[in-house]
Amino acid sequence: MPFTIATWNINSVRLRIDLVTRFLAEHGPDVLCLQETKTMDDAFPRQAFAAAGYGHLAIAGQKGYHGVAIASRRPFDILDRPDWCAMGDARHLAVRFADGLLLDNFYVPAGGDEPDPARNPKFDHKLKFLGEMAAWGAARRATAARAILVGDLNVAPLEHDVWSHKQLRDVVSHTPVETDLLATVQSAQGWVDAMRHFVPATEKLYSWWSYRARDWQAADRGRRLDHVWVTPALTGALRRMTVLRDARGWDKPSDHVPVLVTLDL
DNA sequence: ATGGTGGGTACCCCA
Repeated sequence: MPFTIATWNINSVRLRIDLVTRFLAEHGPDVLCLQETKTMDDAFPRQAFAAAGYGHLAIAGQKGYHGVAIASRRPFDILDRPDWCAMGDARHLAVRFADGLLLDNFYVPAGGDEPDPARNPKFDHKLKFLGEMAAWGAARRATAARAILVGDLNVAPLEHDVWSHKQLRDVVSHTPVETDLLATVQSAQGWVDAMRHFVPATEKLYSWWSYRARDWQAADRGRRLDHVWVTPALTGALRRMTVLRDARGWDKPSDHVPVLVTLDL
């Protein structure tokens, strides 16, 4: 049975609820994982999701910043909403579907501008967060043969996950310390990069384009900050992957676009 | 080399 999962950093779910419902109507994923909802739980637009057929919701919001949510056509149990780095941030939800499939939705700290943990506390936080993820991954491995991890991981790990490997080597999101750490997180639990399963590492692949470009499309200076990982037991079930680049050109867009992966489960 | 554009919130944080 086909199962489509989507991940999207929405940059305010309230402001862009019409883009969300358009996306759900046009692409109809089974599950949509959102990051940067920027909305308290009591102000989350539940009704719009229910009306679109997504009556099962997991919400972890906070005032003004961060926030993740999972909207699903299928029921699930909420497993966990961890407090990473003891910051009190809403950055992760873990759920389990009836067939035992685990799903993690992450929003990793962006890390500020300066890639020096001694001078920039936000970068220090990002490195500590990724370090905790690696330790968590190792512990998780034994319990979850079938699992999917998605989210805005705020790291573009491969050379062709950025428009210029050379020019972004010292730019937060693509520094060696971050890409090495993300590789450690990935290998700690044996995650498979589902996007790169479909697109060779030699081809450019982005999911984010800055708001600050004069013409994002012409410049095409993107980065792949959003990810879909699956456990090895699921690699044989991978069928399709779409980066919905068109969504960057919608009216009042997020700077991230949805990434969809379809598996035959 | 710099500053560019967007969020939320409350006069400044963050991406």
